[in-house]
Amino acid sequence: MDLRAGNPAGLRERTRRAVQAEIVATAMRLFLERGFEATTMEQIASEIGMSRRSLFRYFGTKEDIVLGDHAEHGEALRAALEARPAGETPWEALRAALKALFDSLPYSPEDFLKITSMLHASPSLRARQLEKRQKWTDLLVPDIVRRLGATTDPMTAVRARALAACALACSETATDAWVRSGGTIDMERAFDEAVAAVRG
Amino acid sequence: MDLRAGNPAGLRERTRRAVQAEIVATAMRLFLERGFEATTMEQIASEIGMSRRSLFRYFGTKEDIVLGDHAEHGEALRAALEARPAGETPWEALRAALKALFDSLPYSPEDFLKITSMLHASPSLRARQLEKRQKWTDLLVPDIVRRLGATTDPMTAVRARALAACALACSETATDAWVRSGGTIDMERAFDEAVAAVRG
DNA sequence: CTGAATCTGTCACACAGTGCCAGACTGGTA
DNA sequence: TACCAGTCTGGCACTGTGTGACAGATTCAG
Repeated sequence: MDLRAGNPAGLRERTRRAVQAEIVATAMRLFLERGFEATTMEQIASEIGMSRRSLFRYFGTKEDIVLGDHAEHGEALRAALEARPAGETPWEALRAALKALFDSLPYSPEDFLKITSMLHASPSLRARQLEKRQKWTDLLVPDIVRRLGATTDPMTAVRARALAACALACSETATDAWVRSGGTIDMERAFDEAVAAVRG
Repeated sequence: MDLRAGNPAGLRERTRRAVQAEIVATAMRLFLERGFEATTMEQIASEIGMSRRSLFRYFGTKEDIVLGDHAEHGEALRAALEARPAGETPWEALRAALKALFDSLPYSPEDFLKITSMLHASPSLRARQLEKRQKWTDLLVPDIVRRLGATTDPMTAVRARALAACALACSETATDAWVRSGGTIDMERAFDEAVAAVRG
């Protein structure tokens, strides 16, 4: 039943990952060349040498080719937050978790700048990204509730959710400023400025 | 050139508004009956007695039928913020502006609950809403910059943007909690709890 | 009445996304 | 080796959103 039995790390899974990686590489190249909207799934498929139908079996939507990692990043952020010592305040822990996430990203600053700019240029892409980021909030809430002390106060969930949402909003603001500046400003300092303004 | 000349308030414009209102009324009824995704533009058009093509001339996208007012609400929020006395802190002014916006909404609590629930149920609708709300942030930034004191510090824009984004995030959190509770909790108190948690 | 601008429906089209089906490939088993 | 079951793949047909082009009807100004 389990096809991975006897296979080193699962052959099927590995080939699937390889194909996925090739799709992302090819699609990203086309997106950056012609723009996200102007590139069709048909073009991506034929460029790789596979059918449109099979392409949709690897990525359910066109946006997922760009944002596919996003769900995993959310999980990584949650794990990073959970790994922070219990003594830290929510803001301290969230800051450290966000920093850990950014440091773990495999993109070079140039690529990150290009991708983020593309995200700003395409409305549908931006919309999907915001939607996925919304889900990050849900992932972070349980740990923040724990840090706030699990009281019976029904407002604890509201407080935790607000903290998660605002931390992500500050992160987004800092990233945004970084992109607008062409990658020249210090993103970490921008984040601290954002938090200071909100708490001020 | 100006067709409104000699016309009481512009006839063309008035009939257009009337048709728009009928479209919204009919579409909303169908959306609430069958769900947003399950209702097609074709069905809405034939229900009203117009062609699908003309329907698209009134609303560029299906989402706009639900979220069309959203852009106007953003402008109303900006105006409300600008109308607040200069002595108020950004948080005070933002809170008052948001309250003014909510009080001005024409929906009954029941309708508001239904619409908001629909927004939560449909991913594409939610994505578009988040995108439009993002634009609200841009509208609010100039006034907040003014309140922070227009220094030459380039980080002022970051601080202002963070404040706007977090205020909207707290509003969203409060609304969300209100919807989850089925409209029983006090939204205003939830907002204050959210802000208190963030400013910690 | 006449001309110009606007509104309307119809047709055609591009593209995302999905269900179905038949053939090819893969790995394990008799 | 031959067989069998699970999976992958491409092709086809279809739905639904959104857009461009065109022709006829309506409306308003002179």
